[in-house]
Amino acid sequence: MAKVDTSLVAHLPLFAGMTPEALDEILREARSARYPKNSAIFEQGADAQSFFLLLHGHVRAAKTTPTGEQIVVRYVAPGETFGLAMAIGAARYPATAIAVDDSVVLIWPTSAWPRLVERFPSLAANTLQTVGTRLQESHTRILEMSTQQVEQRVAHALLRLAKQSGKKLDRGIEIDFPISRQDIAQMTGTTLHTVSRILSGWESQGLVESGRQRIILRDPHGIVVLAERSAASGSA
Amino acid sequence: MAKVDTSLVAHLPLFAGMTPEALDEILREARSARYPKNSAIFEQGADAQSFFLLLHGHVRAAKTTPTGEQIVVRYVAPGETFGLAMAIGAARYPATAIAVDDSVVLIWPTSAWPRLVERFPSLAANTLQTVGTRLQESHTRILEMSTQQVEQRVAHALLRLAKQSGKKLDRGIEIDFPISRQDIAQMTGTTLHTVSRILSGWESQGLVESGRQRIILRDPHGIVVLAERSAASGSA
DNA sequence: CCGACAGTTTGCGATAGCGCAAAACGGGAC
DNA sequence: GTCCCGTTTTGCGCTATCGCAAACTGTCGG
Repeated sequence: MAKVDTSLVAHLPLFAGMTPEALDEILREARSARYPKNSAIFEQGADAQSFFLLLHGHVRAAKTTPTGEQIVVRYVAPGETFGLAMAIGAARYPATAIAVDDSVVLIWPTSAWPRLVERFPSLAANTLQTVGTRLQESHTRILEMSTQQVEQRVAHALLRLAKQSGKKLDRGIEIDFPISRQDIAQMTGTTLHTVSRILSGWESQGLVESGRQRIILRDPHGIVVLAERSAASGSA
Repeated sequence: MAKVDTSLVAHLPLFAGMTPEALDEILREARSARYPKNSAIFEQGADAQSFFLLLHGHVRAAKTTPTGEQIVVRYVAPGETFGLAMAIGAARYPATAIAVDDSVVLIWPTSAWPRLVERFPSLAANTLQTVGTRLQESHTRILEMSTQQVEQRVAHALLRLAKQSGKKLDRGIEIDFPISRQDIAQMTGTTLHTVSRILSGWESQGLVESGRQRIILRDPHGIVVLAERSAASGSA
């Protein structure tokens, strides 16, 4: 098993407050793997045999209803963990994880978790922290879905993506992984048609530049304004 | 400070896997308090000075937007913790907690958390578990809001409340704390008007019996059917 | 260089649910 | 017993957004 370079991950919140030796010991239990673009890392409902830390690339976590509708739970950025079903006491993955770009991950067997936590209690504390943060974000999302209209929700979603995974260009901020209208719709509780209409509108106002699975915020501030107005007039 | 009877709380998931001595030591750090119906336990945005365990009563956690709209994050049932801002690394409460019935809580100072976690690591593990479960529930709620219509969402919400805090009556299952149309609207992302219309409809079909801040599910199974149909005809 | 296809755009009804307004109701306080 | 106030009910028009359908376009494979 290839040795993982500790220096690459030592600064991650997950490992906060750990000695190099502890970190080393934890990493020794992991293996790494590469998932090509558009491949599934795990499927909703499957046995949660592993948990993951994303090193490179981007991963989409999506939840599917019995009737086949999907929502995007979140996009995982490098340095974040995912597939932590066991931490919450679930035997099966509650969502599907797909690599949206060629991605590299560290993989631990779920079975190692109890031992690791016992040996390194701060692992549980750190994980609690991240899960708690996600819970808050979740609540914020519910609040938005309950109180804002679609255009504002899309604006917020894009701003969050830009903050999380934005690449600074001179023309604006580009979301640096492939994302479709459909994906955005599934993040905001609407349809790809509506998202398309909204982006078209923004494009003609010079707020964004968007193409096939690619979005550049040309005027982030303008979008912030859109996101924050509570209930105003329509678009041009 | 009144001594808390350990036997009352020993079985709670929060304290799973703890020795009586550990439990005792943890409880020694808590004080208890009583909040009358409709009083605030803490306000959104306030310094998170304490965290809580509900012993008796019911508490509503609600989040407010800058513009004043509210959503109900959850209803806390006896035995559950709330106000765990520190566990997720937040200095301020992200929501407001209101006692919807006369309630009794245990209160720990937030400052005690790091010490307790260090001394009793399973506290972190157990909390991680509950926070993780809440995260999942949150995702389920987002999924519902994205894919279902209002009537189904209300059906699901009531079924959940009934499961969590339902009192079995011969006429059906009563949600055993005061809850208004407005509250249900804020749980499901709709308006009190729409909730009222839906409940009126159900009442005339004999599915529920509802009054002022009081709801009885007379035909839980009928409501399950409503909740599960993916997209069908209207009501009578 | 060309075809095929996935992703996108756009038009055009249809409608679920909102928002406002007003009336009805029920329970408690005195 | 009566008054008052918070809650609930209901009517009615409005519109944001969906849903379907069709046309369009950029990309990739060959």
